[in-house]
Formats: sequence, structure tokens, C-alpha cells
Amino acid sequence: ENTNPSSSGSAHSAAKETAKGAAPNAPRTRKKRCPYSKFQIRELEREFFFNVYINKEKRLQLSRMLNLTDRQVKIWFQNRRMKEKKLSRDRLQYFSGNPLL
Amino acid sequence: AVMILRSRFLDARRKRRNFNKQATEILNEYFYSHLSNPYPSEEAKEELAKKCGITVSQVSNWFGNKRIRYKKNIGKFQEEANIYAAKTAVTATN
DNA sequence: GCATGATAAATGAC
DNA sequence: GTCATTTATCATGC
Repeated sequence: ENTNPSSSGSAHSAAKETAKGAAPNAPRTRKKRCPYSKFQIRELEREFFFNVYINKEKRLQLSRMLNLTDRQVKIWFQNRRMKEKKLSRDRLQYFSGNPLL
Repeated sequence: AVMILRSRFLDARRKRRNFNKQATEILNEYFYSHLSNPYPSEEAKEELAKKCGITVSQVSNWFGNKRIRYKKNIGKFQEEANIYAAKTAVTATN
């Protein structure tokens, strides 16, 4: 369903751009937001279910399997934890306002 | 039963409903009267949320969307900006 | 058909 | 690490 922009070959080299070496001027172009595929989300969620915090080894393994960078996986877990916190707040507010349940 | 309501809640998360006109008025009034720095503090957000009858998260969402959409096309909001600028100018001078 | 509110990637402050 | 935010995308209202 999703054709990842960083699909072919190694995903780690493509998105790094202006990191080191050449490129004297650094435009610091913000990476374009690309939604992840269903498969990527499923695997990320599966790992999140086991560990809300992911270690380096599993992060590297998962990034290779999903064709994402370590940074992307790390940030996904950070955002996912924030999402979980927000869902908890919303649930609490929702059920506290309804004495029925 | 709990699961049904649980799933209904999760599915209803993204069900969008427009804010009423009064709430939008309040939010716009704050936005255009703080156009140089449209970043309300946490306390201000809570106060706005209370006055608008929405949650703090919804206030944050509104300001986030408003800031970027205003910046992206200032001309489109010029008329709206003038209206609220005049409105707040009257209250400031009185 | 866009306007609008909510969510999903990505950044940066701290 | 958290967390407010920016930005693009999604889903709905009308």
C-alpha cells in the first residue's frame, strides 16, 4: 500500500544528506513528512506493546526490517509514548464525565 | 459492553465537529490581539478552553492550525485580521 | 470543492 | 528522556 521513498537499497544513506564532508552550505532542509505504511505501523505497534521503551539493538533490527533509520524509529517511539499519554488523559476525562460506565 | 464503548471512543477520536461561532470568536480575538506572539501560556489555554467550552488540547490544535495557515497565506486572512484588530482596538481605548 | 479540526512525522528546547 | 511545536496529511462538514 505504501511505496516508501527510502525503499530501495539502504534507507540510511539516502536521508542523511548534508551531514558531513562536502556540502559547504547547509540549507538544513527539513525532512518531508512521509506517512508510514500499514506494515511498518503494525511492526512498530507490535514492539511497542512489548516494550514502551526500545533498546538500541532492537531499534537497529527494527529499522533495518522496516527500512527506516534508527532516528525515525526512536522518534516514532517518542511520539507513540506521547500519544499513549494523551489517550490516557482523554479516556480519564471521557469516563469521568459519564457516570453511566 | 466496555469494549464496545472503548472502541467507539477510539473510533470517535477523529470525528470532527466545528466549534460554535462564539468559541471561534473568542479564539480569533485572542489570536489577532496577540499576532506578534500568538503563543498562549498554559494558563491562558485553560482559560480559553473554559470560555470556549472545549478542551485544552483543542485550543492547542486550533492555535497550531491557525498559526501555520495564517503564515502560509496572510492575504487570505487580511479581512478577518482587520475585523478583530478594530474590535480589540475599541476595547483597548475604552 | 475547500474550510476546518485532529492526527501523524519531524524538529528543537530543555 | 519529555514535550510544545511545525508541517503535511487525513477525515469530516457543508
